[in-house]
Amino acid sequence: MELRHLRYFVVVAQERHFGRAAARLHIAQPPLSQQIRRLEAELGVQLLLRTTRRVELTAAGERYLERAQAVLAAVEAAGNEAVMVSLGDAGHVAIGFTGSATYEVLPALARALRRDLPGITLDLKGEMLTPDQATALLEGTLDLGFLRPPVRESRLEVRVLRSEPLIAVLPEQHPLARRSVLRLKDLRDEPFIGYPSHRRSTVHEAVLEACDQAGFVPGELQEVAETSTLVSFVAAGLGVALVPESVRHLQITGAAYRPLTGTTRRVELAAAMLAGPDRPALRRVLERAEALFTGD
Amino acid sequence: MELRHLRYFVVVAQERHFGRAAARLHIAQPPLSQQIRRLEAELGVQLLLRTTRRVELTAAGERYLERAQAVLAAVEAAGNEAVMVSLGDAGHVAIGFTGSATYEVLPALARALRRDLPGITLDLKGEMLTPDQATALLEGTLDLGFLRPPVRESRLEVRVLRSEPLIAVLPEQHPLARRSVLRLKDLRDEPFIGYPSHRRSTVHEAVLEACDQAGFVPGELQEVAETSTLVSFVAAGLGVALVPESVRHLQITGAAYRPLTGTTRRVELAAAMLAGPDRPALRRVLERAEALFTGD
DNA sequence: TAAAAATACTCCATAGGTATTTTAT
DNA sequence: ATAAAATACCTATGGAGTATTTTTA
Repeated sequence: MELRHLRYFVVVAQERHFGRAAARLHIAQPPLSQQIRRLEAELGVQLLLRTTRRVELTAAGERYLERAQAVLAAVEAAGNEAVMVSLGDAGHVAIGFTGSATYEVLPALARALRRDLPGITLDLKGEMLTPDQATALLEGTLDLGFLRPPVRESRLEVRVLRSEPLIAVLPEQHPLARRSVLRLKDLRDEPFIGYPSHRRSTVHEAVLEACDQAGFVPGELQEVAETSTLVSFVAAGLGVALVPESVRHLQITGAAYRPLTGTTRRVELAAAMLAGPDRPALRRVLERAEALFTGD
Repeated sequence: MELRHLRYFVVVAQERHFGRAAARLHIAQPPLSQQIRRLEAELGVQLLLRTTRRVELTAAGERYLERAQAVLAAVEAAGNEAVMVSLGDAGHVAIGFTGSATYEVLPALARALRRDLPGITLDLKGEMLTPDQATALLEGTLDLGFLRPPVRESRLEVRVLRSEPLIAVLPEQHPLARRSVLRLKDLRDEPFIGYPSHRRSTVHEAVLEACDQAGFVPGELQEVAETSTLVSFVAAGLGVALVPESVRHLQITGAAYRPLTGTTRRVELAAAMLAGPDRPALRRVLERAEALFTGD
């Protein structure tokens, strides 16, 4: 059976007249009759009741008409969708991100995409550290990662979106919170809260470097896995922390953010994907992300 | 475009190899390559990435594969369903019924159909009087009616399913309710509750005839539209009523049913449909109903 | 008897086959 | 060097056209 049979049947069912249907299909009446008969023979079901005066649908024909129309519409839609996918106007992108991307970059991107590319759906795979994202990207589990360079993996295409300074988070009640700007070395005797050191966290290393630059090594390092936990711990008065500036957008009662002097260390946020041409939706998302974040 | 293109594409996508796909399709490799290229040209989208070493799907191809498989399955299903409909194993039947069919005939039929013909769905159009059902059947609003003969409409095919005596309903507290069997003439001075007389209700006429046979005319006739209302009114002590025996299955606290002597008047329950051959599901439902109800 | 579907046949477009070339690893 | 897809060309199936017959309201 072929789509031709469905197309012909639908028109005959609509016109209830072989002659008119044939005219609409730009073919002669006899071949139309033949094709319909062939369809009925193949299905083993009579779809039409014909007399020379009128053509009617059988109950089976009635149902088959609905189905046939649905199939033809689906074929059409499939073609259109394929074009959309090839242009990057439709598709699915699995995204991984570091904790600090959660609070500004992702929401802004999701909003922009919903507005400009509504055919693209995002699958947010959740907070993942840079090396885990690199692995997932290579495996194909992830299409796009928002991570913190450096990435030691040449097969990945990495584009830096922005560079941000580190800022301090400290309890609102803390005496140092009264100042609007802090010198990093003022924090030298505070207990620190940070990301796990055994996983290779870029921010963790940046924090150590910054402290080194300010002439001290942070003591009493409490380690937490997620950014929201980290800020909550600070709010609870368990210590202070250094985080990338964009974490500011995570407002938690009892925690105060303050700019820092005394270190030039910055951290970069980058988008990474597997090199290779055929991911149009992914390209579009990446383009949109670059436009959004490298612009300012 | 034709289903052939979809079928070929699906196999190539599965095999990721034109040669093997061609073998599975029992055609040679060159025409297969041609058909796939034609498909891509018609869609305006590249679906496959071919090198001489391997065939891969593009993102658009990936999506098109899913859609194509769905379409092919739908075409298959449409054919099967058409056969089912033609055999009466699938379909839809709109059913009308009189109040007194609601409490025994319909539930039993619905149960039997669910078990034996699960492909058939019933659309229960609700309680309708016999003449309204006849009109609806002729209009095509209804496929099958459970009604009380006579039906004065020759285009309808009517089959009597059962004949039942009239029984009395009276308030449980009523002195006559103490007897297990009533003589109809004992009810001569009671207020009666019955179906509307202005609509041509068969039961209404049967009640009048029965009373006539017992030598009286019921006085103080309170009219209600639905059987459940009627029995509730009786339960509330507003009067007595005569109803077909099967209404017994409608148990309402405060109402008692009692067999009657003193009249031979019975009422029939029949199934009615528009004569004409092509309603297989309807035929099957009717057959099932006859087997269920004329058997006992 | 007239309108419309079915039948009989003819033709040609194109799906499919065969032989060969091109290409990428 | 080789496996596999693409190209070139040929064949033949079957879709579509024309002429005619059959059917039924």
